[in-house]
Amino acid sequence: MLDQDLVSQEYFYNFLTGKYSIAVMRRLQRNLKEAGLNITSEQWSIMYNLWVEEGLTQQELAVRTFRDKPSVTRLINNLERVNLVIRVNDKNDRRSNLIYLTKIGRKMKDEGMKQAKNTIEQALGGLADDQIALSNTILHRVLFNLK
Amino acid sequence: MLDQDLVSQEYFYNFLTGKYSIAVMRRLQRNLKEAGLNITSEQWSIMYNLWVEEGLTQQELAVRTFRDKPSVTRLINNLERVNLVIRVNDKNDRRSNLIYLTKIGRKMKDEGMKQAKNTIEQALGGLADDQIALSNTILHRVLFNLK
DNA sequence: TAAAATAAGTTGCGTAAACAACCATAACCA
DNA sequence: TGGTTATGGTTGTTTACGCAACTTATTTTA
Repeated sequence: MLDQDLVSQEYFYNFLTGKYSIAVMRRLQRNLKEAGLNITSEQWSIMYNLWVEEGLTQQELAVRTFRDKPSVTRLINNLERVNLVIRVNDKNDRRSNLIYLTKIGRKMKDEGMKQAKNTIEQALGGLADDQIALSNTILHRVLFNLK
Repeated sequence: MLDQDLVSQEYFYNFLTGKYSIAVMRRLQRNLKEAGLNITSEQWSIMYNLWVEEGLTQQELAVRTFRDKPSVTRLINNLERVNLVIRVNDKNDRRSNLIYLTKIGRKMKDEGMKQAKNTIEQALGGLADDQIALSNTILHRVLFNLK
């Protein structure tokens, strides 16, 4: 059981409202746009995972981004339409699509990661390194608790 | 300038993808539903602010929830349609609508806050009080930085 | 005090979300 | 091996978001 006073603090309720993630994702969006990258922050989250590892299934992308399957289907639809990724039907399991980057998609990696790093630095500016490190622990735990 | 290693950690990029807020808001949504409250987590964020203080303008609600004006317009539309809030045109400034809770909306407060508290406790379970307190600092700073 | 600037709210458009229902393929197992 | 179950993906519906353009009302200022 958590301390009553801590839980009743206003900012926790603001966390439930999505206030912080709205702020961060809006900034990412803006930074991407200013850098000439014409993708949404949600599309970025798919691209990021493919920059880390190509050939993921939609199911795997859903797990890694914490989105549901229909959301991933439509994000891939939109990314495919603008020629950033392609679906390749898996020969070994014909239910699955393996998602690969196109040349254009791969070329986008450097600038895409740069703007992500930019956004993080803007968000965390003024915080001490040990504070930042601790937030690692906290967010990990939150995800573990809610999974 | 932030420490290179910290910034390059995977979990920071996951923060940009909205992973954590998706997890939290999904859990809030589920808790509300299980408690018989038929509102979305976004609608909850408006209700929460009205439970704290009634008679806010849409503009003020936009600031407090970090959403844009059109989003608030439509959230209020939907909440008004199910009789949880009403718009009252401000006599002193006819541009503004003052948003008030209906009786039903007011009656929802106890259960709505209970489920929010529930969600927070589920999310933060297993974390030490001082860790929780520090996350206060961090999130405050993030919001300040991005405002 | 009239014209310009600002502020509050709405509408249009494209994108994204959750949930449920659905189809196709693969795995299980009796 | 044939029927059941599980898995990967898609489609439909309602709700929500971001941005830009717009209307109406208020404030500024020249």
